[in-house]
Amino acid sequence: MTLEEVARVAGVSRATASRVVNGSPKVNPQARRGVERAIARLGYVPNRAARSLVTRRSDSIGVVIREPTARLFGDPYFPQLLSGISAALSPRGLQLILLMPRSREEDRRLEQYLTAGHIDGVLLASLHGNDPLPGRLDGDGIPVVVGGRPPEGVRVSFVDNDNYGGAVAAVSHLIASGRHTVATISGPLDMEAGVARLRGYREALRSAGRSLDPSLEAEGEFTQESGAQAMRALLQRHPELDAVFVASDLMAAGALQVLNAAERRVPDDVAIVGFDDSPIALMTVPPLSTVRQSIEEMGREMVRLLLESIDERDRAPRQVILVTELILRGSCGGGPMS
Amino acid sequence: MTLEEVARVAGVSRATASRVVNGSPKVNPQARRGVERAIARLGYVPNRAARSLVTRRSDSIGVVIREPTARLFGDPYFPQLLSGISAALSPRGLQLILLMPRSREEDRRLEQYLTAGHIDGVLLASLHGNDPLPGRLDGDGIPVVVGGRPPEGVRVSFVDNDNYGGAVAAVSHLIASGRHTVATISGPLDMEAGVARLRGYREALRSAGRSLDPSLEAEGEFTQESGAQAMRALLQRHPELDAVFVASDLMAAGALQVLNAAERRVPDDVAIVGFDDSPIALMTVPPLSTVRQSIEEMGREMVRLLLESIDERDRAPRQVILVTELILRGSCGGGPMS
DNA sequence: CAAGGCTGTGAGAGCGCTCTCATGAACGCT
DNA sequence: AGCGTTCATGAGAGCGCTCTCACAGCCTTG
Repeated sequence: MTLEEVARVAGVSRATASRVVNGSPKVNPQARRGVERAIARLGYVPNRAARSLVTRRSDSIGVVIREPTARLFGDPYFPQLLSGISAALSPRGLQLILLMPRSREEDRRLEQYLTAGHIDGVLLASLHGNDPLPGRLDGDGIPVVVGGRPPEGVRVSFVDNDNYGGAVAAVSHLIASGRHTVATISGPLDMEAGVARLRGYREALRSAGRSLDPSLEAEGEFTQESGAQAMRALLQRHPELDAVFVASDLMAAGALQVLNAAERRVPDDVAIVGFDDSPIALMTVPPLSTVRQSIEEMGREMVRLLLESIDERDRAPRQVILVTELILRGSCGGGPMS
Repeated sequence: MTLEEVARVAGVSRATASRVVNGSPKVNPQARRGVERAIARLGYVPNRAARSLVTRRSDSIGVVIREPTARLFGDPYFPQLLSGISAALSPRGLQLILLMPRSREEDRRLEQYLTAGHIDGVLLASLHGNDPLPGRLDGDGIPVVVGGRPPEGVRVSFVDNDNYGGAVAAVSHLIASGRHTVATISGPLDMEAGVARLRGYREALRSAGRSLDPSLEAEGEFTQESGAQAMRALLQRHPELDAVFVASDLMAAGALQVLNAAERRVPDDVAIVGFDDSPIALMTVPPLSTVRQSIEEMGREMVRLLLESIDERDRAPRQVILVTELILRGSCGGGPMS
């Protein structure tokens, strides 16, 4: 089934048929109808490869997920993100090419692949530390949007949640509800999300006139096990603590188990607030108070920015910060207990 | 950067350069080296579209995920599956195109897309009921592999876990450890995985000489909330039950909450065994005994079968059944309690 | 030494599409 | 009536690649 045949059936030239397919306005309505009928009758679908070859666009965008497996599996973050991305891509007829490099070697091949022009743009999620990828892609003139924050000094578009604001809200709530010793389990400090939530924690304490105590801060890795470990450390250093702000629900689930094992009642003895509002938050006993962020929304927004920078090549990088919302449940007192 | 330039730099014809790129054996070692050097120097990467146009292969395979969002997010099933698929695809240089249709309309477009030859093969995951898609794709001569089971009567390759065997093992264990009234929360009965696990439950009871009681069976939908609901129903119908086999960990988490709320101690009053060995199983208190299956392995195996049927067009459909393993933890007594 | 067989190579066609450019028809204007 | 202008259309080039085919050079064989 080629355009040629469609054109023949419709009694027009290939060029006119092409114009109809691509929605050019300069086509006689009658000719247009003829071509449309032929397309429908023959079940014609354009050959992407041929089109790509001449337009130099691939109509597909790459989604790169750089994350060790542990987090990838424990947390519904990625399915949600992919779902949002897919939803935004699909009405535009763009393909979602999923890339999950799992070794140095694959990383190398990934970069080569992305810069070879097989792809119109790239979405990057969950960057760590000083990942050189966004900078390099941008340098090669490939449209990039980062979910979360790009490394310092790299000026590319990104979409992020208001991690800082969410953390401030959570910790302020703990303070306002009368807790005296508020600890935190932070995310990995090589990730912007980890750092921002920790900054929010500190700011909330500071603005409430509390003094900061570094020994009340423990770093986790966004995994359940690391949350449990951090909780054990905090409990040992500060047996008197009566509240913890945990930078992810998954880590909070780990912390909750440790508190349970240590026979601290939640929320009576220790209040706990997580972050993400992932389904996990409803799975714990008691259910977790948490900071809600919409990861699907983030995915959609990333696509929007990417399409903009594909269409308008040298526009300045943009950034979108999505609001977060404190959700109160049983784990910090006051909310429903199941 | 085109093959033409590479050829010129290496002092050979485009044809020879192409032979080197594609690993044809009939090339003089010296010419080969020259071309390879030129490729390295120029950073040449073949243009996929041009290649596709002539070979009539796209070197990409579609992964279709047909699942309502609830399950998609609660459960690490899909990230694991994608990870396995991606791992198996990447050394072959094949693209993973992710497709998540979310409406009738998108479903229609999906089918058109898949049959238009944009894709060398299709992987289908998580089919429900009598999904016509696998049969139709197969009818159109498109290589297909299903994760789980294809609908009855559709003869396509598939990879499945030994759902039946796993269920038998789990329930047999509950019986052997002295439980008297063993109930089950099954998966949705429009999915083969749901049905097979229920059959396993029944078979284990039967072969232990127990009688079957339909009121000990409640159907869930593989979501946490449906598990909780089913547990409530079971508890009402059979307050005396002392064991439950739940067809997924996520549902088991829901059931556990209900047991908790009903003040039944687990495992003392009620033993519970889940299915999947998802990270959720370690998140509950006590941790869940469960039936382990390797979803990543399933993904890899699906790719293997798909590549086989792409390479050898009219081979008979194949099936692979992956073994499952009973993992004992705190929730059914005997295992570790945390 | 001729005949035949390999082997490595290059010329060239052609995959299905888009897009530029030329053309001719229809129109409004002086 | 003659002119420029607009508009719809078709011819044809060319995107970068693979693959068939022909052929030159060499080796084997009787």
